Amino acid sequence: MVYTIKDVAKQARVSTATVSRILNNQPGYSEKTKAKVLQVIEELGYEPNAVARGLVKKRTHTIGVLFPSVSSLFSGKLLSGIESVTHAKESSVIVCHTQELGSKTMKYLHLLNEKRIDGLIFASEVLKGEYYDYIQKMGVPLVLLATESPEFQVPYVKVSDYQASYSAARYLIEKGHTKIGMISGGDDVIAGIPRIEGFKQALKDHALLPLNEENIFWGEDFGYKEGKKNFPFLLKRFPNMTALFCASDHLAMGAMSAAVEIGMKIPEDLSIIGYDNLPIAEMATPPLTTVEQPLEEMGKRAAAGLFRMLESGDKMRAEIMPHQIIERKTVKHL
Amino acid sequence: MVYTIKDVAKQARVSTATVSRILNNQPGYSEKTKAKVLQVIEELGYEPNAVARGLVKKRTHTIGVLFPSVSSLFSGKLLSGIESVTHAKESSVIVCHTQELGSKTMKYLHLLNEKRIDGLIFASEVLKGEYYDYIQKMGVPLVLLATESPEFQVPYVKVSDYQASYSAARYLIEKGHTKIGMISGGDDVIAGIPRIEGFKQALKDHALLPLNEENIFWGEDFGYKEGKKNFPFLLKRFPNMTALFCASDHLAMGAMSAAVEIGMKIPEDLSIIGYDNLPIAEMATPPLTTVEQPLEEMGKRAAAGLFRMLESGDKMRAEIMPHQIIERKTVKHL
DNA sequence: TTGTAAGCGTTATCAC
DNA sequence: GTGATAACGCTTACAA
Repeated sequence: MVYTIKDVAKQARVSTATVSRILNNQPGYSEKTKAKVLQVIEELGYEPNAVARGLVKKRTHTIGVLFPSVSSLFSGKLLSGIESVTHAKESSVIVCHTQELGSKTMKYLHLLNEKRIDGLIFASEVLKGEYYDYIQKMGVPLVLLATESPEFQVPYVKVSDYQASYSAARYLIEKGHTKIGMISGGDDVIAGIPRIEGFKQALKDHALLPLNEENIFWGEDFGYKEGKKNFPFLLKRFPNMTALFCASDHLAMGAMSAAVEIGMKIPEDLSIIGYDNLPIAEMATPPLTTVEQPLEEMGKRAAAGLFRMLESGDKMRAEIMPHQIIERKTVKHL
Repeated sequence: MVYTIKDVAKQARVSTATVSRILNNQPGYSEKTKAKVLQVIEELGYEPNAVARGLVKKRTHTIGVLFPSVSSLFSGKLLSGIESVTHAKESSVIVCHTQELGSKTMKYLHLLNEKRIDGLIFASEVLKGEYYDYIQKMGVPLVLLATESPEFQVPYVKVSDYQASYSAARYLIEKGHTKIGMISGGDDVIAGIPRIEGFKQALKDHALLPLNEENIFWGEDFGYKEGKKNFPFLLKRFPNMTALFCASDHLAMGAMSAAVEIGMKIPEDLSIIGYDNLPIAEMATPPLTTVEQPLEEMGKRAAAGLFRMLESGDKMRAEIMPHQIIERKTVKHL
């Protein structure tokens, strides 16, 4: 049996209005009736119906999160950050992993709109005009996480891909490397291009840039298989390479695997640095040196920003999170 | 501007009842009015309010999923299976990762109850009496995922830990190993004990069991660090071990790392087999041989079972999923 | 084929 | 302090 506010009211011999006031601790009742009502609530095990409440308050205490499923390792950390602040706000999160890169995004957006979520976090996927327009119509606050929008002015939380890649390359240079290759994860404007540009700029600033970019292999995506597949091609093009920057940890793991398979030793024959600092980086053999994105913290910031917009109504500003190099065992000082 | 069914009705010059009928394609209107209404809906961009609908239908088209956050790699796969069938049912999933092993479980249960979720998937954590009682009161169908309950009769979806571990051990034996060690992940009744028992039984059936179980190291949890920390202890106790079964892939990764650090070669000096087949297993160097739990499929089954209970009302039966050995590179044939 | 109106479980605006 | 009662946006008898 699940009770309603009416049951409580009846049993406590007061009106539903009074019960409601007590539940929402608003003024307007004596201590005595409060005690009585609370007691009845306790007895019945009454819990308010958030659906009804949501209907009148026009606030569901639910936010939506849209992820591309491209890496559950990646989204797991972001999600746990989001969850932790969302739960602290007595709210819950509906997750939507859009399967094959955005194919179902519009469908999920509709679902979330019908559910009247309070706000939306859009993670690590590019915000198409179609999405943006629809979200505007939904009229809920939006924050981008681990992505940004050149086209629309939307608050976001991410590290600077450009700077982080610059740091990675510079780190390698500081370790004495001059023949540095890169495996990139694609040519998207958000993460793909800036990581390449940051890398190139670092080399250029140290007068190391090859003329024809033979040291950069443009892959299709950021996955393990891509890294494994492409490493040999890069090596063929750039055989005297002593260090390698991979645009993701997955890519790095793949490259490492390919390298080991042809008998190379990491880091003796080749230094490798990744990007992300996923849990796997620590577990690799040897443990992977990488540039960290503080994913969990980023999730927290995004959610915190969303709730701020929700509560105070003012716009959230973009937040560039600090990145840092996590030194482990895959880079050798020449 | 977000429109209601009244706006549509007014604009189309019909009653809200008619609009509702059309929306839920129930009988009772001419083709002409239908066309008219649909057109208005299109024009206004009207989308029904699922909150209001949920209030009257007592069905929110939302299910809750409770995870222990102990491994996002693990829950990621389960979640994507759950999501895929849930979304196909036009429903959504609210996720709750209970932080430090169940500390917040009751709190989340209350949250989910207030939200009036239609059903609950309880993943890979032990179902305490307190939880069970409360869920009974909630009155929603429950299915256990990657866990089971000896105490209460609740449908569950999981592999047989006992059999899977037996298989792992037998696999090692078939590869010619006789000195086989194990690092376990704890002594819980669900996953801890059965994996140990299955392992022991396989050895016993092949007359390999040492007298004092010096070949089994009982760890605290299933994590990477635990594997790394405990491997040396096991090795000391059981120095002539040629093969090792780890009760999770994380444990295996940790053990491998520890082994490599003291100069051992995998699989030349030591064969290792894991348990789970997480994404990391494939990415390990060398790639980890392991016994697979079909996590994504398990998630699908659990959700499918839940919806069956929801729709037809009948009880779901427990489903033991098949496990299989994924042969990669960490086990050597002696 | 269509409309009226009650009800879902709350909150909020009035009165008293 | 407290209680009617009208919303909130929908569905669903019951009438017409």
